[in-house]
Amino acid sequence: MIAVANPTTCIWILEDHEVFAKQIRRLISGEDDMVCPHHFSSAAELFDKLKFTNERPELLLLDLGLPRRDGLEVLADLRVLLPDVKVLILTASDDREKVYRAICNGASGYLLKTADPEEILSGIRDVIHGASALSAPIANMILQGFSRHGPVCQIEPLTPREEEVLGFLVKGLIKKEIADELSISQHTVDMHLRAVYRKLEVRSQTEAVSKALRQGLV
Amino acid sequence: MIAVANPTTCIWILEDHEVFAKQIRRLISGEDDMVCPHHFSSAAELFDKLKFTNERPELLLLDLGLPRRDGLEVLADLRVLLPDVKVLILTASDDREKVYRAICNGASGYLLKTADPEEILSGIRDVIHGASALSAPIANMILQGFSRHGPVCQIEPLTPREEEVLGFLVKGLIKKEIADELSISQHTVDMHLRAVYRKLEVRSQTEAVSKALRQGLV
DNA sequence: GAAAGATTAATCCGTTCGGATCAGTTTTTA
DNA sequence: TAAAAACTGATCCGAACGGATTAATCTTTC
Repeated sequence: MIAVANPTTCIWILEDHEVFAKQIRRLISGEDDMVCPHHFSSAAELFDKLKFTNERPELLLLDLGLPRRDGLEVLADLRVLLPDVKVLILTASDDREKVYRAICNGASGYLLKTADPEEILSGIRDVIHGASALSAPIANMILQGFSRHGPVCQIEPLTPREEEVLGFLVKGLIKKEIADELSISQHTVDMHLRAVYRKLEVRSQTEAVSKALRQGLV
Repeated sequence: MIAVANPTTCIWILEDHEVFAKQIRRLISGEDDMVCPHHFSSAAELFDKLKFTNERPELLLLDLGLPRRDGLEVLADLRVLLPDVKVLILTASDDREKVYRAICNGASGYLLKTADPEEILSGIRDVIHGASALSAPIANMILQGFSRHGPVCQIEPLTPREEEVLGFLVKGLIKKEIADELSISQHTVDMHLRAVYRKLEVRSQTEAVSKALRQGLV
C-alpha cells in the first residue's frame, strides 16, 4: 500500500443557516488537509450543482433542519445517486428518530452543532479515513438503545448455515421462503432454526430475532 | 441547578500492562479536574480494595484483555455491586463480540488503546458528564450494524398501547403472556398487534420485532 | 357537545410454528 | 483414515399466529 501524505479532501456543506455555514467554511479553510469550495442553502441548489457540473465532494456536511426539503431525504437520495460520497450529519437536533434514520440511511456520523471546532475537524478526518464520528450525546443515545435490553452473556457460536437462516429470519422471511431461498426443504430450515433456539436459549422466532439483533449477531 | 466548578473526579484503572497503566495515570494526574489514586493489575486486587475499604471511584478505566478474570466479567459484576460507578473500556481489542457485550453490559464507552491522549481525556470527561465515548473505529462498527439492514423510511407513529405491546413482543413474550401482563384479552393484543403490522408495513411478529429494533422504536 | 381517535372485545378459519424423534450424506478436522 | 461436526430430509400434532369483520366504551380535542 502506498501512503499518500496529506491528500486534500474536498468538502461541501448543505446548511440553510448562512452564518453558521460560513463559520464552518472558515474552520475548514484553516486546515491544510481539507478545502471547502462550496456551500449550499437548500437541497435544490446542491442537486443543481450535481446535475450541471461534474464536481463532486468527498464529504458532505449535512444539516437536517432544512426549510423545504428534509435533510434525511437528501441523504437517502445521495445514497442512490452518489454512494461513494460520505455524509456527516451536523445538526442541532438530537431527536432519537432523526438519529436512527440518519444512521440507517448510511450517514457516516452524527455531530451536534454544539460540538467544538476541534471535534468537528477530527470528526471529518475520522470519516475521511473510513471510520465514524459521533458526538458524545449521540453515542450515548445509541448505547442506551443497546443496554436498555439488559445484560447479555456469551453464547454458543452459530454455524455458518445457522447464521444464514437467522439472517433471513431477521429480514422478515418465513420458513418456507427461507427454504426456497436456500433451495433446501422446510424441514431442514426448521432443524437449523431449532439449533439456533437451543444456542440462543430462546423458544420462538420472535425471541431469536430479538436476541440476534440486540447482540449484533447479524 | 447549582453549578459546581471543576469538581475533581476520582478514577481507577484496571489494566494488567504495568507500563501502559502508569502512562495513563500520568496523563490523568496532569489534569486538574481528575485524579487517579490507584491502579490494579488484576480483578482480584480491585475487588479486594472494594471489599476491605470504603473507597469508591467515580469512573473505572477497564481493560478487557486481562490474564485471569475476563474484563467483561468484571464489568458484569460491577453493574450489580456498584451500578453508579461508570465504566469506560480502554482496550486493544476491536472484536465485534467484545464490543457488543461490553455495551450491552452497561459500559459507558469503548476506547481503543490506539487513541491519542486528548481523546482519552475528552472521553473520560464525556462519560463523567453522563454522555458516552466511542473511538471512531468502534462507532463505525456499531453504525454498520444499523445500516447493514438497509435504508428505512419514516413510519406512522404508534399509539402508547401499541408501543407497549411491541415492547413485550421484543422481550420475547407471546400474545397470551402479553394479554395476561396487561390484563386484557388475547383478542385485544391481537388487534393492537395488527395495527402495528399495518403501521410498520410488516406481516409477522418476527418482522415487527426486527423493524422495531432496527429503527430504535423500543 | 360533537367528532376523532384509542382501547376494549369477539368469531371464524386456514397457515405457520415448535417440540419430539429419527436417519442419511457431506465436509472438516484431528 | 477415522471421528466429529455440519448439513440434509422426514412425520406427527397441538399450539400459536394472521386476516377479515364487527362493535361497544372511553378519552381527547376542537
